[in-house]
Amino acid sequence: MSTKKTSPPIQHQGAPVHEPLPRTRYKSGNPTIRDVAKLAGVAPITASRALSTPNAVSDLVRQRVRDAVAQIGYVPNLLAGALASRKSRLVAAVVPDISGPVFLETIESLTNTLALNGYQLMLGQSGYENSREDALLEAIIGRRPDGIILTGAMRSDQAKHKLKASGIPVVETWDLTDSPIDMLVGFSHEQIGKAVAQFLHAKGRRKLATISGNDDRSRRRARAFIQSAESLGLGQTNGVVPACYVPAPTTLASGRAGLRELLAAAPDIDAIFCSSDLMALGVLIEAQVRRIPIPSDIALIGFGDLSFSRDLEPALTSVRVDGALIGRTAAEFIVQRSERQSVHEPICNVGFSIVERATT
Amino acid sequence: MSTKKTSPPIQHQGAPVHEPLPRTRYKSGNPTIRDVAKLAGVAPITASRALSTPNAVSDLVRQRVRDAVAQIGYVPNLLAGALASRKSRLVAAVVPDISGPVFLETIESLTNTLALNGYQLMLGQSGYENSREDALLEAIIGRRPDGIILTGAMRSDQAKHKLKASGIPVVETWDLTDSPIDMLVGFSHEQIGKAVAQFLHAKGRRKLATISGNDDRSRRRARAFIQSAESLGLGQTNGVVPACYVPAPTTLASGRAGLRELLAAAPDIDAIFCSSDLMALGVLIEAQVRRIPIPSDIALIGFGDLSFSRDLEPALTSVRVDGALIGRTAAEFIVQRSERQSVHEPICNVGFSIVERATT
DNA sequence: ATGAAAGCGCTAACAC
DNA sequence: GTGTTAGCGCTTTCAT
Repeated sequence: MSTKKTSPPIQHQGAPVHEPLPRTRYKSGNPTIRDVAKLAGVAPITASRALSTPNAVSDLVRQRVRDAVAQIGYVPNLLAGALASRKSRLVAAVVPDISGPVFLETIESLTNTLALNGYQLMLGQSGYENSREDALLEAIIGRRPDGIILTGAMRSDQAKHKLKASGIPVVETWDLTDSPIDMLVGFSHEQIGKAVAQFLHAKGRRKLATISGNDDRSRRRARAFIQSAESLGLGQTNGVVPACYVPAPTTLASGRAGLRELLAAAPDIDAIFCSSDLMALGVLIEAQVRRIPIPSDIALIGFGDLSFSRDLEPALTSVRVDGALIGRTAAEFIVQRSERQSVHEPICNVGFSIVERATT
Repeated sequence: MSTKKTSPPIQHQGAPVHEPLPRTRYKSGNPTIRDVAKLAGVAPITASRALSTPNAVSDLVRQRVRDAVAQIGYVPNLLAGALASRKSRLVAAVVPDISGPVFLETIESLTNTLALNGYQLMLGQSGYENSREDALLEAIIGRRPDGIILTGAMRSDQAKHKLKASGIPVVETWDLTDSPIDMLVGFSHEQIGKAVAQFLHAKGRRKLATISGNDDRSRRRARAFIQSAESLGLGQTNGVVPACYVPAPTTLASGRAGLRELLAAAPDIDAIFCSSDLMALGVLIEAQVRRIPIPSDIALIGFGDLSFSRDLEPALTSVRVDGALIGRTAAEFIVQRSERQSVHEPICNVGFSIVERATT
């Protein structure tokens, strides 16, 4: 017969095996690094090292720990690790609204770049109003992310202050501001507006107009566009460049409606700058219905260079911003900062380009 | 004179006030609940209660704690809270690819519904291959989310097993499977394929065809569509329904190419079922270029009912699935489960509808 | 209604 | 290279 019984067998080792007796309190039930260590016959910290810094332990230990992990299906509790090490490997991204397809490319490359470095993305939607900003920020900061990436939200001063006070690295994206909270990856909306006006002028257009979303950044592009155009004398006979503002997020329908509105007010326009490609598609469709030939009667240029724009008929000219580059750069900024390397030049202007196609 | 000096005053209470002397190790610097408690003149646990269960403390204490919080700008460390309470208030969502606009609506309503209940969303991209699934899963489970929401990824058995073993509530979405891991919010892709074939038949179409993404679910819709159509005798003279498979994610360009391919193989088709609205738009454009009138020569029906589809010219008929409802329901399932209420009926078929517009 | 003690599961800081 | 100890900041348990 053996000692195998249901009651605990007498132990030969020096240390008593009983848990400090009446101490079973609250446990989750999942295996912990202690279980792994016990099974591998090492101290918990050694097991920890075998997993996080494999080079710091002997080959033998490393292998035994790995076996133990596999055997009991151990998955490290990163919450506990984060608490102890003050590195959560979590990065938060805040977007006004995910369904505006503009930021998708950025979020996608952000997620991927972060994943490559062992970080995870937390997503927050701020909406286009400021109301939820504060609660959202609290929820984010409370999770002690290693970085926060903003895409044009967070306009309130209180929010800015909270962010600064938190000490968490912040990257503002899709814009260049004069007083960044911390780091910056973006481009100038003003320069885009100006460049588009000049581009259309160079193409021989003389009666410009614009349809723009009413969010802050679209408006700034529109304003710069209008100013440049007016100073080049590309407005109506009264000097004014007609503009139609529609609610953000912009849609195909707002593009169609925008064209109707512009034509009603100024039938002789010969070029339109849309603040999104989706709206430009709307203009294209409305023009086709009204048998207004594009680009011969009206030239058209969008913003965002969505993936489908090149395949429209006629193919759409658009302002291209490299959203994936923005995401990648922002992620790299955070990763660098969080590995305690200071970021060399934490301001990055990714610029933009005008992709000329058939609509101009 | 008072006892106020820089050296610690002699205390009248029984307990010694000195920290167990030489014990300053590693701290984060952020204010903690201890700081709040000290300032409010209560024990840490009381401060904690004042914030998490305000009704459990007196009005006076509640107010003093709130003042203290505001004064020092305290933001609770949710990581620590999660570790202690085993509730992270974090929910993970896994999508194959965020830029496929189909899931956007779901993610958006997911994020919002979760936020309303004090939860935060973690996003993971699995890609359309299985390679990253495992690492992603480990990163997710390690954070001990209160729930995991899957949108059609996680096909490997190992992944399924890991999920089950973790004990974390799981909601699979955008599909109905026979052997769900846990909870389910979706609809039948097979029924859609069948319904579309019958719909086109009822519209008098007799030569059906399809352009489909090559991902699992699009293929299942296509297969059911083809089977139904063939059994209704709606194929070519040899009985076969022509099908063109393109790589996921589908694009406008693949729609254009798909139409060309179909016409080359079977010039007499009179209806096409596209596995995405974006592809259907591509077909629309290609048809327009080739002066094939839609719907008179070819009827067209898409899938997803994207927001722009109703505003196309002609307006696109599409299979509508309520993505927002899926997101909301999934979020509610998780929230209910995590508040220890068991979910009444953890399988939800949200169904679908065919939104008939001008292209049919 | 409030508090003291004891962890949640992990890793940083020191030994040896 | 490995182990010991003491927390990270919070909440649970139990007592008053």
